[in-house]
Amino acid sequence: MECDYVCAAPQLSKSLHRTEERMTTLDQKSPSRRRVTVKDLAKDLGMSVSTVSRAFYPEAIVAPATRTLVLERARAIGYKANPYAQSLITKRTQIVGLVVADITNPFYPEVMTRLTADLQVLGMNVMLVSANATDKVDDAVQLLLSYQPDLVIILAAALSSRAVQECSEAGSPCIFFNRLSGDAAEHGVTCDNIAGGINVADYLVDLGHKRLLYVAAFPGASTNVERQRGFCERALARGVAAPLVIEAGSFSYEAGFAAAKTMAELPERPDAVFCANDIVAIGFIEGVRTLGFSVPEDISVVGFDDIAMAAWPSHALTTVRQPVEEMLSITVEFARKLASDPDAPGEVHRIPPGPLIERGTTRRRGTL
Amino acid sequence: MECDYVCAAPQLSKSLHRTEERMTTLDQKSPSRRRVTVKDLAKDLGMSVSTVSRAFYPEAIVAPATRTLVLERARAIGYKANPYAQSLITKRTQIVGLVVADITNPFYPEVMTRLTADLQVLGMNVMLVSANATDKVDDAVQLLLSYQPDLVIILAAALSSRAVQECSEAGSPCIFFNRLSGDAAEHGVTCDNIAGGINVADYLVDLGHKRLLYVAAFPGASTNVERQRGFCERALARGVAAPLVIEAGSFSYEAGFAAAKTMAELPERPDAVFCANDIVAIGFIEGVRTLGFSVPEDISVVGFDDIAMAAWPSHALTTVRQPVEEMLSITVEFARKLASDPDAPGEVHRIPPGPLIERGTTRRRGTL
DNA sequence: CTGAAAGCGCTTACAG
DNA sequence: CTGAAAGCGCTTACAG
Repeated sequence: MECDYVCAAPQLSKSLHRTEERMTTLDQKSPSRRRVTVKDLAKDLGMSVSTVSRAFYPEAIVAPATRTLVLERARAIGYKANPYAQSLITKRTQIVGLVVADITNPFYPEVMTRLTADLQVLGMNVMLVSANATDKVDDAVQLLLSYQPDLVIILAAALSSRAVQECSEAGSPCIFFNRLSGDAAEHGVTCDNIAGGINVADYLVDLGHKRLLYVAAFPGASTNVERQRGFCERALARGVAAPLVIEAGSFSYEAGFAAAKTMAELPERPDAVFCANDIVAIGFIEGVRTLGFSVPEDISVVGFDDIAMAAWPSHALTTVRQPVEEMLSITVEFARKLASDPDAPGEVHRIPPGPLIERGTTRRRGTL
Repeated sequence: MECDYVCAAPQLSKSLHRTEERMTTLDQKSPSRRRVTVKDLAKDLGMSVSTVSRAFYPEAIVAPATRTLVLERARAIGYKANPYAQSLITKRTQIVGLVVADITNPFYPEVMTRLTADLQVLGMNVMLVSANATDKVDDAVQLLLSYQPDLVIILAAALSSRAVQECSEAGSPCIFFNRLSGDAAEHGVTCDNIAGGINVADYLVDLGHKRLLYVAAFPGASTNVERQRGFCERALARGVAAPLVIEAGSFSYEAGFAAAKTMAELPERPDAVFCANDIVAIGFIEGVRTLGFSVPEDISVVGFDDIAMAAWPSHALTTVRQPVEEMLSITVEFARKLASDPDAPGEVHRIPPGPLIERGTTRRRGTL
C-alpha cells in the first residue's frame, strides 16, 4: 500500500465522461469465422472422420500413434468438438443445472462459485437458474430441463415439489445441497444439523443459560427443522426448560431483526438464543441492540454457518461452522458419479458439523 | 410470528440421524424416458415434419389453422424442441455466458440472480463461469465458448485480456457490466462513476471537510479509477487540497480494514474518506473502530453502491446508490439486441449515479 | 486397427 | 401453403 499519491490532472475527465458513446467497430471481425470441424481435421490428416473422432475417446480403440497424431494436430489447428452435435448422439450434455435461491444469504454465493469452479475442472458447465420469485421458478426449470442437464443441483431452494418431479421425469438426477426434501429416493448432501443443534444446546447450558430461545427461519427447510430439533431436544435432555421458539419465517437479516422485537415482548426474556443461521443471528443482534439490549450481557446469541461476516468485529458472532469444504468435495464426487449413472439409488450424505466458534456474542464461562 | 411453541418429542431424532443413508429407488423411473420429437409430433398430427417445425417459428409461413393445431397438440403431448439439434442448424444457442468474479462483494450475487431471471424471461439460459482463481478463468472461458454462447456478459471480472479476445474470436459478443475494458469496440453498461465521485467530493466539501482521502480498490477496475478521478478532481476544483490516496488493492472488506491501519499511520489524519465501494468502506470503518477511532466523530466515511448491508444499523453507511435497476434493464435490452446482431458496433451506456444516501457515517452539517 | 454409412433431432432451401 | 430431401457436426455399430 502506498499513500500520498495525488490524482492526475483534470483534463482526462472529458474523454471519459461522454454520456453515451458510440463508435463503429474498426476491425469487422471475419463475419463467418467458421469453426473447424471433424471433417476439416480429418481431411487435414488424410484420415477418415471415424478414426479422428475415436481418437478423442480414451475407451475407443485406435492405434496409439494415430491418436497422438490426431490430438496433436487438433490442438494445432484449434479443433474442438461441437458439444451440441456430441450430445445429440451421446445423450450426455456435460451440463449441470444449478438452481439457486436464498441469494441473500452470503453463504450461497461462495458455495455457488466454488461448485462452479470445481465442476468446470471436470469439464462440466453450470447452467444457472435463480429462483427469486417462486412462481417463475417452474418456467425457468423447464427451460433448464430442455437442455437435458446430466444433473441438477438444488441449492437451498424452497422448490415447489413439482419442479423436482419434473427433473426426475426429464431424466435428470437431482442433488439437494444443504437441504433435504424428505423424498425417499433423493440424493442429498447436508451437514448433520441435528448434531449442530445439539452442540449449541450443550454449549449454552454449560455456560449456565436456563431460558433458551430458538429463532426459526423458513419452516420448510430441513436445516431449520433439524437445528431446532437437535437444540430443543438436547436442552430438555439437559434438564433445562423447553426452549421457546420464534418463527421468523425466513433465512434473512430482516427476519432476524423482526424476531428481536417479538423476543422483547415475551413475558419472560430468554437469556440465550440460537438462531437458525448467521444472517438471522446478525439481524437479531442488530434488532436487539436497536431496542437497547446488550449482547451478550443481556442475551447470548449463537448462529450457524460461520460466514465471513460472522468474524467481523462488529458482529463477532459465536457460531457453528458449516463444513463447506467437505460438503463441496462430496457433492462434486457425487456429481461425477451421478452424471455417469443417473439411475443410482438415492443416497444422502450427512457431514458432521464443524466446531462451535466461540466469539463475542456469548458470555464467558462463569459470568452467569 | 408466533412464540411459545415447544419442540416435538425426542424420538424423531433417531430416524433422521443416521449418518449415511442408503436406499434403493422404489420406482425405477422408466429407463428410456424417450423425449417426444418432431417426428413423433408430425406422425401424431399426420403432417410432415417440415410443417410441424415451421409452426414454431412466427416468421415462417404456415396456415394459421395448421399452426394452432400443431401448437396445441405439442403442448398436449409435451413436445419441446431439442435445443441442441436446433442450434446445430440455426447457429444460435440461446445461451448467455456469465463470467463472474469478485463474488465477495454482496453487490454481485444480486445482480447475477436478477440478470439470470430477466434473461430467462427472454428464453435465454445463463451459463456460469466463476473466476476466483484467475489462472483457471481462461480454461473455464474456453469451455464456455465451446458452447458458442450468443453473448457473454462479464460481471466485474478483472479478466485477462486474452479471455476477452477469445470471446471475440469465437464470435461471441461481450458486454462488460459495471466495468469497462477501455477497448474501442467494447460493449459496456456502467454507472457514471466520475459523476458519482464528483457528488461525493461536493458533499464532503459542503460538510466542511478539508483533508480528504480516497481508499482505492483494484487499480485495474474502471469503476475504481473513475470514482477516484471524479472525487479528486472535484475536490481540487473546490479549492481543497488534493485528496490522499491509499491503495487498498481490491474490492474487499479485508482491503478496507487494512487501509484503516495505513490511514492511522499518516502524518496528518484525514477528516473524511471516500472508499471505492461499500464493502471496502465497511471494512475501513471496522478497521478504524478497532484502532479506537470513532466514525463519524473522528472521520467521516462514504461508500459506493448502497448494498443492503449499508443500511444496517451497525454500519449506517452514507453512500452513493448505484442505479442497479436501470443498469440491469439496459443490459437485458442490450443483450437481446446483441444476441440477434452480434456484429453491432461497440456501444457503452453510462447511467447517471443514484442519489447520495446520507446515513450515520458522515457528520451532520455544521458540526465541523 | 480403420473407413463408409447411418442416424441423433432439428431447420430450411427447393419444388410443387 | 405443404412435403421430400439435404444437411448441421458429430458418434458408433458394422464390415473389412
